[in-house]
Amino acid sequence: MKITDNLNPKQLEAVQTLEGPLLILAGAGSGKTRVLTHRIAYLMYEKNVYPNNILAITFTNKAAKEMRERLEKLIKQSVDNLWVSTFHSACVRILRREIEVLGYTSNFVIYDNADQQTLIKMILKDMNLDEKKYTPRSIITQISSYKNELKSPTSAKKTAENYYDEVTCDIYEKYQTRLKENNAVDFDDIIMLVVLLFQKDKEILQKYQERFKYILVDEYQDTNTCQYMLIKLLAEKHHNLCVVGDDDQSIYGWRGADIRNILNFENDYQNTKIIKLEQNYRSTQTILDAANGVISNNSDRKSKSLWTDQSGGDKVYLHTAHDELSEANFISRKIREMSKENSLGFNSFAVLCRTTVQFRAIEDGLIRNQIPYRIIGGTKFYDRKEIKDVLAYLKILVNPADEISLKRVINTPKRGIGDTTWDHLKRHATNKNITVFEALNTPEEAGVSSRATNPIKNFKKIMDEFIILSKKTDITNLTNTILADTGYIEELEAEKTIEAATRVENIKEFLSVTLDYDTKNPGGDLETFTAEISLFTDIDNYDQNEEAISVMTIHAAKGLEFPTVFIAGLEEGIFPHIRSINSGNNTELEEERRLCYVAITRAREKLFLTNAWSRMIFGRSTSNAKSRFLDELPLELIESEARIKTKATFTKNVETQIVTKTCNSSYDVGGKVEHQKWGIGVIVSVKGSGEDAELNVAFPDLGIKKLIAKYAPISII
DNA sequence: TACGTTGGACTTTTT
DNA sequence: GTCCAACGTA
Repeated sequence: MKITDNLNPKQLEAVQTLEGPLLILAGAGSGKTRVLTHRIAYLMYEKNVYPNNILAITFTNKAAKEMRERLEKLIKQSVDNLWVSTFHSACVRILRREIEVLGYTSNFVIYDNADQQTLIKMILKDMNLDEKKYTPRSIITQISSYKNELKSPTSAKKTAENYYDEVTCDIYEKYQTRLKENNAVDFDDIIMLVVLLFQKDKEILQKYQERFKYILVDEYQDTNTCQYMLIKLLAEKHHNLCVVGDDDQSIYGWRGADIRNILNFENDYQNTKIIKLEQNYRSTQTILDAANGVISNNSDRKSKSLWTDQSGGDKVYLHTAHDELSEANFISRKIREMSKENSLGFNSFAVLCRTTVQFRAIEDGLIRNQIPYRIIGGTKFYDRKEIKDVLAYLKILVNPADEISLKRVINTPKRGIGDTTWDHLKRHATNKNITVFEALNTPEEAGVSSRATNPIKNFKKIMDEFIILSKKTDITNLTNTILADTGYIEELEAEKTIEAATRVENIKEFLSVTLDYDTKNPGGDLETFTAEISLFTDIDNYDQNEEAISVMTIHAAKGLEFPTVFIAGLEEGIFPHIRSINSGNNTELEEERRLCYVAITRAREKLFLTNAWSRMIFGRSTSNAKSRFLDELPLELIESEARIKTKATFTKNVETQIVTKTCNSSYDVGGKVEHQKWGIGVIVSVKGSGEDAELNVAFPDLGIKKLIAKYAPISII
């Protein structure tokens, strides 16, 4: 069998066009991974390109793993020196070798979101800034987008438009300094630093340019400026760059992904060849029509129309439930019914949600109906407190300069080393220009209370022992020793609560991860292990063959497919998300629409859409209008039970309304407002004032709606 | 220093 | 409804 067998003409062309820039516009389900793997095989076997001259980049480890597996299956052997990896892990590999040029050392650690947050909080405290005004979360987002745009603190400050931005840039500068002092990098640094490295040291750049003669990038529509630049630098020499993507599936704009990277590819690279893959092998015609119906409402797309030879198919089923619990119930019952009738495995079903908060209700319903499920996303395994604690211990052993991890575990389990003591140690370390870890050697000099000196010395002593041990034993043994010698497990077991028992269970699971790593990488080092863990996500572990239904966010579902898909919460405010409606700009709404397109195209045969009349948000019941995306679906594709809005549903709610006192706001009880969609209504209660006011407004025939003055499209009459 | 209580603020999506 | 920071108490 030849490598090029079983490819359609377009796919074949994409596989055989090897020299020069190539843009493959691959619609959902058009055999994109197939093309990429065949292309790599073709390079190796038909053109005798060495595997180490090829670089294939994906966004998730799962995609990388899958690509490698499919390639090895195709060529019936394993390839070692071929780089198939994510942006992040490829860049970590490069940094491990070259980072010293930038003044870090090669044992750097990676800070995740929570670590970033801790560091930002420390800096805010140092700078005497109010956490309420400068929320760590928004600061981090801002810094992240600066980095994604390759802006240094100095260059960012030049574009600052107001005082707040200027302060943010100051924080950014301090943050970057502290990271370097801790010999740590955050997720964005991983890629940005490689770009800076390449720009600084042409020799290093040339080395990698020379090595990677053929570059392939998957999901190109999701690249940000920084990733774009990285690829541009690498491909500058040979121009053999093949990017695959679908502008309709660009859903990471909020993370800095710039859809223009794919839209302008042909202008960026001269003599670009464009190949469109439009035949869909996944879904029925009905599902494709539904998806096209929605996405056609977006402007600024590359024209493309998916087609399939699987005509017809079941209609899209729409169900409106009373609230989120009955929505979950409907989904669960339907799954039970269908799996029984058609003897389908539970892994044929997926429930997709816009946000993770929706998971709780869905989970409830599935448990009540005894349906095996697993949740992908939400609180991640590696985000759990106990796992982060253990990892923090390991990270200090790799890199004792890592202050964030040190602060995390210095008093976990409790040893009587509190915040005051920490402050003393930190001040002393700063004065003497040493790390806090080193300062632990001389607590007396640091001026800590006499009560704390012994605990500090004991702590330092076991940590030093762990460092020695880490050099001569495997990670499982090391972790076990840490858990025992620090008394961590003991403290948990003494608690005798269900919660503590779960934590112990989680730690055991972590130990099975370390064991797996030790077995697969004999003599493997701690640095690599901790870095790999940091870059690992829930979805990477995902096994689609497991007998359970999948509950996940639409973002997590990208790249996956299921025979039956449920999309829950199709309501204005949920999907599209309130923030995109609120932002008032069309860009964000279009991204929501693309998200909807991605969700729909996950389905192979059956698609169910659900929403609810009322839903608990923020601990209070809210009614949302049905999602605008439902109106965009061609009517003839939809099947739904006839449901009439009864007045009873709403009058029942009226009794529970409490009229609060009228504030001096312009919204008064008894007053009238006009709503863009629902017409004129009477205010029955007001809570708060001004734009923050929460109103209950009665609309004729619609009942009482809860509205937030600032978000709702209303005006006072 | 540790711990329990309380009041306030917030919830998009992730490598 | 939940998480976190701040505060007061042991």
